Amino acid sequence: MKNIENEIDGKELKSKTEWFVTHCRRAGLKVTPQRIAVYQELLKTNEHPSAEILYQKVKQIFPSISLDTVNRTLVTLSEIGAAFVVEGSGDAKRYDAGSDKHQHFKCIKCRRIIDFHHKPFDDIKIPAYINDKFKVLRKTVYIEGICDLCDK
Amino acid sequence: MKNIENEIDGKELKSKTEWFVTHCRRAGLKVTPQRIAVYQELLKTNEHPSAEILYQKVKQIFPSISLDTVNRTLVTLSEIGAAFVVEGSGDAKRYDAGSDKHQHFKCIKCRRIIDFHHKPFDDIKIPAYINDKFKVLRKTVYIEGICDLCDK
DNA sequence: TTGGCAAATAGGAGCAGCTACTATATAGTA
DNA sequence: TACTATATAGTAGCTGCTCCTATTTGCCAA
Repeated sequence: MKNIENEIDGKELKSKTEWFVTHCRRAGLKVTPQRIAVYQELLKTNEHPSAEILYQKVKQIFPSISLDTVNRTLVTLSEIGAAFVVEGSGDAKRYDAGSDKHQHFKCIKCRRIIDFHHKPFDDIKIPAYINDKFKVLRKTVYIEGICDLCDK
Repeated sequence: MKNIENEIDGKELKSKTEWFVTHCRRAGLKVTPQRIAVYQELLKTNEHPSAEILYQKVKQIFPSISLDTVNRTLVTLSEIGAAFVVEGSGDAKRYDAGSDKHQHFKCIKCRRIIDFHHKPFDDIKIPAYINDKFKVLRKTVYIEGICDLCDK
């Protein structure tokens, strides 16, 4: 298996940035150069960077930016759906005995995790090249969005 | 949508505990009352508890247990597949612009996140009761297991 | 059953990463 | 251009996990 390609060309970077700017305005957020820089660095990489890594990159453009700003920006971006926290990273670990079949919906605003069970999701077929290379212990469908309580 | 039911009866608790005990022995792990208590508390709940929450519960049985033991136990359980981390990692958050279609495989040992792209996973149908109640922004298939480098 | 030892535990210290706070600066608007 | 609400930089503090050490305990062998 090879890594998927995610190199972004100038044209796509520009169009996504334009989408981002209008999306910010619509959400009542100010469009600051720091926000754009963080967003663009995130677009340019394929490696699920941490706030720290992004901070290092953005710092080359804005030497005075603080790590806190990067963190706050990332939280803001994930609240408007312009960025996502890769599942299973950050915050306190949450455990599960893993016995019962169920899937998770996670609200990106309140971070609530809501269980649901949709039978077809239990029988998802894993591609052979994954099974050949890795020992699969768990597979699940993971849905993110905004829950009923937050969407008002 | 109602929460799925996960209340466990005494008989099931007992049989799962027996499985756990033999599973520990096979893995060369000592069967300590603390381990059993943590595992059973995890079986009894439906709420994806954090280490802290489990610690509070187990403490009612073993007042002298330490949070560190609960944490270590959970790591151990997840290494033998008796528990799973459903959310969070305790490490730094990892971000993704969420634009390109891809799925993640996460190694539970080295925590590496490996991207892959399996076209059928892009077209997963979300059940209507999810779409009706929540605003879905992202859906993905998430696979966990042991990667080629760690499985030696 | 008992003794010995490797493994596990309790408790505390330490560390990483996120979050809250305050003064200053800046984007958006009239 | 001036005003105001929002964002930023810098720092301090908090949370949650991990490391360390001394002590205890499960498990095997005699």
